[in-house]
Amino acid sequence: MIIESFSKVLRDLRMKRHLSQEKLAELCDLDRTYISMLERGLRQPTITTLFQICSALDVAPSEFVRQMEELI
Amino acid sequence: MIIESFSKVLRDLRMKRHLSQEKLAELCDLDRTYISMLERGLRQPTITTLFQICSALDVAPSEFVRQMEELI
DNA sequence: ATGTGACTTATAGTCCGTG
DNA sequence: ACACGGACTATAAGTCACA
Repeated sequence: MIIESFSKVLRDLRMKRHLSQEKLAELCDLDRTYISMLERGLRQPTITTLFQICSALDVAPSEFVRQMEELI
Repeated sequence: MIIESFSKVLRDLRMKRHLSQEKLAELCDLDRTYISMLERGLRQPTITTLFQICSALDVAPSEFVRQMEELI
């Protein structure tokens, strides 16, 4: 599932960067609880949100999506 | 702008595949008018929709996004 | 530091049409 | 084939209190 793979890659990359959900939320100007929902697969982002998050994670959106593809 | 780059890549790839908006809509099980809105930058897709469209266009989502990055 | 439920507003996405 | 509109339903955006 696409939403599932997104949530896994998100959590994985955030962890690798040793960021809390709170810190990441602050970096990409989103709500802490929204990040939580994304990681639990309860929301799926629009592409704008995807790009925003990738910028905060310092990863190219295309690379993020490439990692998603590996999980599908 | 992210939405703008999405719409450009979408139209570009659809044209290269010689698909009408109607045909593409049918292939990815979306509405004809919605494809039109996406190409005019009036809507932005969720990631699920992005993957759906990429599947119909026979392009990897990561490649689609890579082409978006070139325009930003 | 995070999960969760409930909530409101905005927008994703459909379906009817027109020129 | 496509732009464009109105009206609709489903779901994302964004926030809050509490565990």
